Amino acid sequence: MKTVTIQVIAEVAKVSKSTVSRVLNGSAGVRPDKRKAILDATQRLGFQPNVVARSLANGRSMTIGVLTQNIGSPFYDAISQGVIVGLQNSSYSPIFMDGQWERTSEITAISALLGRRVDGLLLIGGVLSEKDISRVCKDRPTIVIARQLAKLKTPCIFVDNVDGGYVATRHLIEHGHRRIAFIQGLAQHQDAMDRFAGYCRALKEAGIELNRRLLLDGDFTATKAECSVTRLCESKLKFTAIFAANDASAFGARLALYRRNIRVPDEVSIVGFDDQMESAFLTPPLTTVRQPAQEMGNLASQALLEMLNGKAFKSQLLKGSLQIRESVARLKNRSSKQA
Amino acid sequence: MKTVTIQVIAEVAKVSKSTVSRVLNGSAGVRPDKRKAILDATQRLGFQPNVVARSLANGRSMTIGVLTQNIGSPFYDAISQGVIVGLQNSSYSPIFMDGQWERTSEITAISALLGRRVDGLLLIGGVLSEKDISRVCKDRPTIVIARQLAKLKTPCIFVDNVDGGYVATRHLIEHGHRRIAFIQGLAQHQDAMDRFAGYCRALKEAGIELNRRLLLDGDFTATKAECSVTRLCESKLKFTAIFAANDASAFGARLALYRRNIRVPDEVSIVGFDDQMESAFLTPPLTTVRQPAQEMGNLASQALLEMLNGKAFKSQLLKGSLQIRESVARLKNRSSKQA
DNA sequence: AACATTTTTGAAACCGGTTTCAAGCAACAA
DNA sequence: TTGTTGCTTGAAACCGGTTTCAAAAATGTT
Repeated sequence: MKTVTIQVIAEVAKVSKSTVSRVLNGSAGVRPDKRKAILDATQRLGFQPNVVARSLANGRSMTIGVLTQNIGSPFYDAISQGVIVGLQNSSYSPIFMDGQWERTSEITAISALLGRRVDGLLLIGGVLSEKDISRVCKDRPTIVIARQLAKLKTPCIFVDNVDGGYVATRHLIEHGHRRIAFIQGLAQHQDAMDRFAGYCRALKEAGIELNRRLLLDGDFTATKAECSVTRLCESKLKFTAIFAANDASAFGARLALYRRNIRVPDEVSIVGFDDQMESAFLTPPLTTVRQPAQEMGNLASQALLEMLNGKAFKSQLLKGSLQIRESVARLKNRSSKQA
Repeated sequence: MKTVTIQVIAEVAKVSKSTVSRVLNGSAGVRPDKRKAILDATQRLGFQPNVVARSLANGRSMTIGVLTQNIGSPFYDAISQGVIVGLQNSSYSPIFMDGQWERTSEITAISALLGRRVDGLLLIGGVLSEKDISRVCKDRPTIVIARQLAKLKTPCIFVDNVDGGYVATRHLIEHGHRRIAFIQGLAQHQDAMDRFAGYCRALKEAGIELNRRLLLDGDFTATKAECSVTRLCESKLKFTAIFAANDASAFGARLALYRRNIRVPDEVSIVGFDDQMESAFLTPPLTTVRQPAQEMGNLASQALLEMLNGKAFKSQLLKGSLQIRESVARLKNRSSKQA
């Protein structure tokens, strides 16, 4: 019951293993009768090429290293899913390592991936500097997903968070809102900062002064957002709308308002960011900026495959699209005068 | 700029590559001075062992094959995350392939994994028969997650869906409900059938006759559930509670009720199944049966590692725990009489 | 000092493929 | 018929490690 190698096939088909290799890879012509004998043998013995040996021989492991971030966020999960799907019909398989949003962890993870001789790298989010990335990833084809690198030396696929934040906020402004609270994301997180920048830009454009007291603590979790919005309500500070840095925060906000019997959108409007599955089923369905997460993963993996075929790839900036649902209402004139 | 192999290290340290291998693996004693020279060299040259070569040599690829199901469900995503985390501090890495809930796809995926000589397999969900599994996985250590196999020849980790369905339904009954609609899951899906069985058992135990008209079409999506519940409302059929086969369906149900201005839980109570992150932030927070998804993935990967170390593993049946929140209310006596 | 025992070491085989190289062979043109 | 060309083919080297085996060196014993 020994394992079936090309050597075995060779013996059965009465040829050399070189020839077996050739028909299996179609790398050279082989006389039809021998080819048939070989094919028959592989079929009959259920031969399955050893990818490991093959990798060693030709230097290509046929694996893609994926750096994920264990944050249990639907957004990042969807990206991973997209990567898996995108690689599905290629002969490459993804191998995952967690970076934990932490520099040394990420470097360790990437090194491990490199030790496995992955042919390319997909970095989902993370905190590595551009210098770190180019140093640790060496010359391996790499694409960064859901993150914008300043220099863009390493190709990335990401949505324009500033624009997204701007669009979301402007949507509220267009509905007459001027007292718009912003639930911030994690302080050091670039996405959070960008969305905030978009918020600021929209306010400025509309001539609305930024009110620091309407800037709420947040860390992308619903719990934190709920807490912050509750506090905001207690503060008696007037506000008519909330822009949450992500959908999870919007959920938290919605619950906080529910607890105080504040109606959405009649009394307070909400806009989120991400458009995760559940958002369309919030009550009321959440208006939010859609980030095409799965598509990004898909796109990135496809692009990486092309890079492996020698094609160049340039960074892609995607625009988030506003999904208008029912969590935003036109402001009643009652409070529209008091800017 | 050639790659650093143990051969290079050997030359630099003036020893044979056998010796280098020995200190790197600690597989045999080496004279301290030589050991130091070798260690220095590896350090200085930044040597990183080629996992592929190592795998070929000793027959262990240090990878775990994970069969996932691309259904974009938070539940399955969480399991995958759990697997990644569980393998984090081992020297094994997970390699993912999608099965698409489809027999031939799953078999293809597993074969591909086997071609990569994975040391063990983790099968998340899926539709493969026990015979299929043992045939295709050969003798490789395998654990099935989130699925109960009848014979239990292959070890599995799963929650007791019948019990979960029973607990959920009984909770509603204990609150005085007797007209309890059930949003079914995918027809051919075992989990769905089991939860339904639990529902039936609870009804029977309480002497409530099963009303087929209260069995709603469902496929585990919120959309379908919303549609079914809407239809139920239109049918004028009386019901005071809904047990949804999963949380997504509960979301759909909740939205359908919201649209018709039916208050939850005052007029209709809802219980879900899964306890995904967002459920605690539904308005009102959803009472649901918690499945410890991430823990299951974690547990399974740890268990698989132990199997690889020769320890035996027996299937684990977990109990879902009812998370009591605010979507269930005691039935007002108004309708409690009409059974 | 001589011998037995244990430890350290390098050469070589091996894992299962791919690829180079040159030889073998058939077909073709002169 | 002979020389040239082109296609098939097998032997051998190679990828980068691990492991066996026997020789060499170190250590212990008498």
